Amino acid sequence: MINKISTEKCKSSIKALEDAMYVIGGKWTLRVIIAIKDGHTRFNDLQRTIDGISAKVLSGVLKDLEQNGFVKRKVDIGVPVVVEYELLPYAESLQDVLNALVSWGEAHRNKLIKVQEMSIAQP
Amino acid sequence: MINKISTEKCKSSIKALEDAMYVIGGKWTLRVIIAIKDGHTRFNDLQRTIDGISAKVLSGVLKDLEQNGFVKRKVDIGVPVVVEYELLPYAESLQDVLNALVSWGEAHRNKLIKVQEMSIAQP
DNA sequence: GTTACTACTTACCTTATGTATAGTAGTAAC
DNA sequence: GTTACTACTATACATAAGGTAAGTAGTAAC
Repeated sequence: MINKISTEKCKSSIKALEDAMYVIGGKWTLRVIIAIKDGHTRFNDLQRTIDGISAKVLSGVLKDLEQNGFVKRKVDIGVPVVVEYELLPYAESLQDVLNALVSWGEAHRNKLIKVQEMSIAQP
Repeated sequence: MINKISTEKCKSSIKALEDAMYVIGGKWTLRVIIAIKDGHTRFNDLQRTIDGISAKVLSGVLKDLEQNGFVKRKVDIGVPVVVEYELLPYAESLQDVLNALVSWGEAHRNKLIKVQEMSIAQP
């Protein structure tokens, strides 16, 4: 028997999750944030660091990140023009999410490797 | 100047993130887990709780969750046949991820509402 | 004069994901 | 006899995200 209170709480959790995933659930969004955090601030540098991302997609992700207040686009007029992307303080609010996802991802990968080893040892 | 160590660490973080998002980054995956956690164990109950999910998608998500060891499918033969989905212990390892995402989603929503209020107050 | 660097943009194509609608089968209430 | 419940499955269609490849513009090295 499900009571109404738990269901309401459940629905609001699901809504919050939706909001989060809408903003940071894209295939590349968090990868770009991690790379910028690591010190890769320029476009081509980011593209080289993030395996498999195309210029088009990177450009789109950076625009979204700017709109959502995670990143600032800084243009240094010179020869050649250099554009730098800086993380804004709001990006730090994602730290818990990033830590949780990265460490869960590592643990999950280790689990898969163990399962694989066991199936090789005892086929 | 980026040193090699930080870049390697960055790439491995990105890989871990990829692994995590591959398993739980689907649009509905975590929503279904939250709903089961909340006590909604039957198919139609889940479909009613998770707004907008179709039977086809729910069916597919439940199969994935079963394959990944998050959920157990329990069939009670009776009239009518009742199928119950139970969370397995491995699903608990997602607790940190869920907490982080839900609380970030709530905070983000509150931030958006504040920004909206300010733009109405001072147009 | 051809290649490479800076940082992208544009157009097109593919694929994954999701949506909508209907159908299956057995039972039972109205 | 029609509706509703159980839990799905099947089919067809729509959309949106992402992938591919080429182009732009200015400079500079070879």
